[in-house]
Amino acid sequence: MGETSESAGAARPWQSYHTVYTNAKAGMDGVDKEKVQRIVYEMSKGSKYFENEERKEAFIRQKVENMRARCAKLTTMDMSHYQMVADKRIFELEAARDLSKIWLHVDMDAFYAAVETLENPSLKGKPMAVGSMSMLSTANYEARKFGVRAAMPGFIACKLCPELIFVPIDFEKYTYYSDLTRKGRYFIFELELCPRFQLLVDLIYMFSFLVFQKYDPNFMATSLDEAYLDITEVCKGRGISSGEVAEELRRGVYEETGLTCSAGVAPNQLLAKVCSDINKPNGQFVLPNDRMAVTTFISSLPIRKIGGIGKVTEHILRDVLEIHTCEEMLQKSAFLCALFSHSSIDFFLSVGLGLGKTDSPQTKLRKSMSSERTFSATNDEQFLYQKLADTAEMLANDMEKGGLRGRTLTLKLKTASFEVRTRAVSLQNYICSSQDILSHASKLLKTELPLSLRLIGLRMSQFNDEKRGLADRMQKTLMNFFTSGVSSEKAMSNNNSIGSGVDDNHLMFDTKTGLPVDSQIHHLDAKHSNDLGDPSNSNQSSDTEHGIFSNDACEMEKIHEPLSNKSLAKVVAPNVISYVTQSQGSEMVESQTVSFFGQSKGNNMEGGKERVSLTDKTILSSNQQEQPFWVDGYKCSLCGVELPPSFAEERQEHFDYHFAERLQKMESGHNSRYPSLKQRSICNSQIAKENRRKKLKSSPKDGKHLPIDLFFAKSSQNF
DNA sequence: GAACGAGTTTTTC
DNA sequence: GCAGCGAAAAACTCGTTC
Repeated sequence: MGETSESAGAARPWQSYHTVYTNAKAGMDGVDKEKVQRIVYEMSKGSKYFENEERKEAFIRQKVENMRARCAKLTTMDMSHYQMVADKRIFELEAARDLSKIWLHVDMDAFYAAVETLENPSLKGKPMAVGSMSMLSTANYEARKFGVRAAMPGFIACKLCPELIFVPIDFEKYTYYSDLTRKGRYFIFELELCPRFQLLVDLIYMFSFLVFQKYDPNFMATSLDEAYLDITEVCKGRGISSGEVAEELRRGVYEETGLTCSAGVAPNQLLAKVCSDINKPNGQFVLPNDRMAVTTFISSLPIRKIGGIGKVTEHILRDVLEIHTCEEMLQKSAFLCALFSHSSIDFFLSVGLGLGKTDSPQTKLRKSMSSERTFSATNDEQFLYQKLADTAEMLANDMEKGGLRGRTLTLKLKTASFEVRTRAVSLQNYICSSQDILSHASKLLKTELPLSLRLIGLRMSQFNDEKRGLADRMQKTLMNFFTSGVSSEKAMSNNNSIGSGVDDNHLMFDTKTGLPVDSQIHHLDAKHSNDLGDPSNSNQSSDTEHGIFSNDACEMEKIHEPLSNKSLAKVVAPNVISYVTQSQGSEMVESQTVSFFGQSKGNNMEGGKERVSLTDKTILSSNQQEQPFWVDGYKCSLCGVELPPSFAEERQEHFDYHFAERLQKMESGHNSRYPSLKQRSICNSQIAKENRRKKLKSSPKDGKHLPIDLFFAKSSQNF
């Protein structure tokens, strides 16, 4: 038997050559896997890449051998000990099983390819891939029938499918469509119709239109085309099944974008993701919140289907312990405990039990940020230093956008033979400028040269503020909000919105109000400043003593010049923004409220001005109470954290944190008010809808879309 | 043994 | 006709220091 397979292996060497793209993906069921493997092998063998892959493969084989040897040495006593450890852990994990939540995972179908087809209907029905000759980002389902898939080099894809059409990648376009799925086209049009300085108003307004947010205000977008939603409350509140919610959401996405998506519903995130892949494309799969159903589902599920188990882990588990399905994780639990680390054991046993995250999204802290570029291998040092400088510049730009500063810099190098090296340095100070990054990176590179390289990368980690992550997440959401306005302009360039021509979406937060202050506002201000004050007056003071005015707040001031020098925009209620002026050393404030669902919506910023006391709850809602300020100049009024005025940056970050917290609360609050907000917004969106129809009519995107329900028959067969 | 730093590996899209 | 295989993030491992 072994001899037969060995001789077969010698006759068909490609069978042992595995790459990421020889693994099956959705839409590749009927593919002749052996043919694909053979072509991939034939086109790769002999190359430097291939040799490196073989080295890696040999290393993994060695690892497998070592682990097998360790298993062989385990005594009966060892095994009995590890079985006890495993059983205890399984019991603990089982006890913590939570079947109370209903999670939905949405995954757009061949997202980039679908967007390109929507923009260019002539691609429909033809095999196409997004990417270049060197690498593909994705392929449509027609191309997948030939074995073409994401992460495959274009030249191999060409061989597999000679008629393959290549479309260059366009992230800006995909971001625009991604925003539509999350926010809804209505919102985009509302945004376009609105003058730029009403962005703050729209910030609230948009909440009622978010497609995903309608179902879960705290939904987690894990990439441009994927998101997790906790639909427990929606199901309970509306008395409908999770499957119905999934259908409705998918229909909503389709109506908004013309793109199809697949959904998976399960008691936890891990299983929901697995489920969304089952009836791809354009389908859904519901796994009931029932322990028996979960166990049955898991029993035959291949481990590779689980997110987090890739080529290597699958290889190790299969070849060392003969684990192929999730259920077998439990059967081999003692061996797992003998061979792996605590965190790995927990993960594997959880997989075996069908457990996954069930909690609402926690703050996702970014731990690192990096930039890297591949080029033709060279040992030309001048060229390499130039590449390093370019990479430092790119990373510094990203760091600046994210408001991040780090103190560990890692240089990544890939040699001409594909060997990867990293060299790191931890610094005394936090840095983010391209000069600083380049200065330290150059030292790291210098010690490695001379060397023939094909890739240089830089990574920053050890950020100065862990809390930045929360603000970061919220900032990203807000960034998307503003960016979508701009990208929608680009995508539909026929509009005459005031903000057209704005090319900088830099978004900052007012340290006092915590509200975003968009540089677009500044542009607007400069362009239309006749009645808004002198745009050249940029010499604004910064009141760090009270932790109050950043330059950005000053930009805001300029817009509301008629109010005062220190007016601040503040969300008072879902439909009201209050522009508040605070006199230093006084509790008196001036405020101007603008109702935007009612008669005051629009450009009219000339609303009534009134003087109120900070204690006047009839005008300033409870949100006002949550505005942080520095008690005695150094203590946060909300949490008591003490930060002296000299800690300007930390104060900024602290406000970002509270702002993010507050926004989350607001979002939740708005969701519960959704129906009434929706009703009120209908009037306002009528014009937008009309315009939208007009635009779509002349747009190639207005292709013929089959009703999405036609596709549901497939998923109704599930379970 | 906890914390940290450096380097490597793995996964994902 | 020929050569040609990415980018980003995080987890993991191992060594050192206190």
